[in-house]
Amino acid sequence: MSLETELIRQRLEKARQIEGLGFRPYGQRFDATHLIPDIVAAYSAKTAEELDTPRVQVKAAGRIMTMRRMGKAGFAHLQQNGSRLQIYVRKDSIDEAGWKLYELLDIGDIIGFEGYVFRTRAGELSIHVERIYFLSKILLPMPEKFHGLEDVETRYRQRYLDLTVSPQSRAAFITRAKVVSSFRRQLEERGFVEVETPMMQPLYGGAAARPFVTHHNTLDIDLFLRIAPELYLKRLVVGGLERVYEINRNFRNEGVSTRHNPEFTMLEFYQAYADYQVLMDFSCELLKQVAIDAIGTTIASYDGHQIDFGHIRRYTIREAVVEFWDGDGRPSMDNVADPEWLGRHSHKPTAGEQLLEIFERAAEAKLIQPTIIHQYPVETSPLSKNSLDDPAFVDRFEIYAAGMEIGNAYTELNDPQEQRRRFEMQLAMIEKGDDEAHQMDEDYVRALCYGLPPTGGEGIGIDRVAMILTGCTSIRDVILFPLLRPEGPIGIAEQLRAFDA
RNA sequence: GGGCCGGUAGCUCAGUGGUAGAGCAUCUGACUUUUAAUCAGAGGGUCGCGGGUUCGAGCCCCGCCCGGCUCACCA
Repeated sequence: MSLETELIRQRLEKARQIEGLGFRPYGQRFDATHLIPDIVAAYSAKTAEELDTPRVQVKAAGRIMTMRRMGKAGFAHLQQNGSRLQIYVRKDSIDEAGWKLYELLDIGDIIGFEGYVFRTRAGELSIHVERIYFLSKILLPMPEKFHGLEDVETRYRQRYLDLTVSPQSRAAFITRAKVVSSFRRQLEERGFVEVETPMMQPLYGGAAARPFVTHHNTLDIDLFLRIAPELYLKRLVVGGLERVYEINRNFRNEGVSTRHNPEFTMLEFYQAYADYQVLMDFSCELLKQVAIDAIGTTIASYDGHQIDFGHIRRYTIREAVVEFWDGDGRPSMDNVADPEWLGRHSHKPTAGEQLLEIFERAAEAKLIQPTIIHQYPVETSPLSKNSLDDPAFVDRFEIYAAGMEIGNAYTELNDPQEQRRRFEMQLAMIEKGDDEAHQMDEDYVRALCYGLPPTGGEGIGIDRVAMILTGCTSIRDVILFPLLRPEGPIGIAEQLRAFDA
């Protein structure tokens, strides 16, 4: 018999014995008077004398993380909501069934307890237990108490274990949740309405990416998982929802890396009567406050850098190429506006695509501190409004931090005739083999024909903001269940079946 | 998809061709303020999978699976 099977056998036997003592191995509702983190917060500063007069009674629950048995007494650390509290159980302080139950406990079991708060000889805040409740039996062994779970693959596949034993992992996901709620609260305060638009779309659009395809059986149609919600959100602005936002998943059928997961979370928001200049200022406020709400400061520690969201610098894309150029041949501002120079430094077909590629190569990785890059070429921005002073460019900006794009915003193109031309320009790119160029979306053009007010729109990559604020250099560390290949047979059902009387 | 690295007990890891190991965890015993508790003993392994070389393979060679990093693509 393998060790794992033997452990399951032992623990099922213990569960049977626990039942024999009058407890349920998978218990019932438990009405606690306290949460462990609240006990720790309330009494950590109290002296032993203060805790004795008068004694404080508590009833709480948690998972057993460590146990030290010493014959007729013992200690254990219980964990709840990421916080640990020691309990002290002695034979002459609880009834006989309770003591026998204590003797049957395993690390990982979930129990409830009642008792009084005290401080041990060594000074640790603890609970002197007077009654134990049994709430849930662990059958498989917990990871090692000291090193925890080091294997990244197991951490991703069995996130429940990672969350149980890795405080830093738990903290990252709590911080991520604060990021989301901060964005949501700030938008709500400014009158934005949260909406949900289709994730299964007959036509995909709003970004340049390859989609996932799925099929609806009874309608017998192929559908695409959305690569962006953009075109639906702007339809809503046409409909008079002047400030809308959506925080939800996008799906892009492309490479997986430390910065890319096939499904990722995007915030998109649209504000009627605004433009990209308004959004630049708004973005700075939003990100600054998100940092404060999530980590209590505007400065995030990331991969050896101190990234400060308190100030976001701004460059045009041409300025950025000049500013961040490394090594010989640094161009002048005239060079980066010169089609001949651009053509010599990139093999993309148009001057605009060349400029963007040169920017990505020369500058993107160097944009560690939060930076707004604005004035994008029209060819690479099929949904953005032309700049008044140069129709080859659009009123668009992207936000970079930690060398990654974290946001993208523009004044929305609201002229249906121009939008039609842009779609046709994209179709021509598809003809030339660009499989990420935009499709024609006639219903969207029709919506514009009813009048989209001048509007500013923006998308912010939630996962990437979460990465920076949590200091995680892999996107998988801020996604609870990142996409992995299936792991193959697990075999737990068969093991359990063997013990099912 | 390319390159590099990894997969040995439930967990964390040693093991450079000659009898598969340690710590934690588990089991038995001792121990009524311990805290990586301590002490004594015990059990636990298709060494990711499949081939090959060899008298002999965890170790060398080939293929495959899974993962990490990185490049490409992308947000």
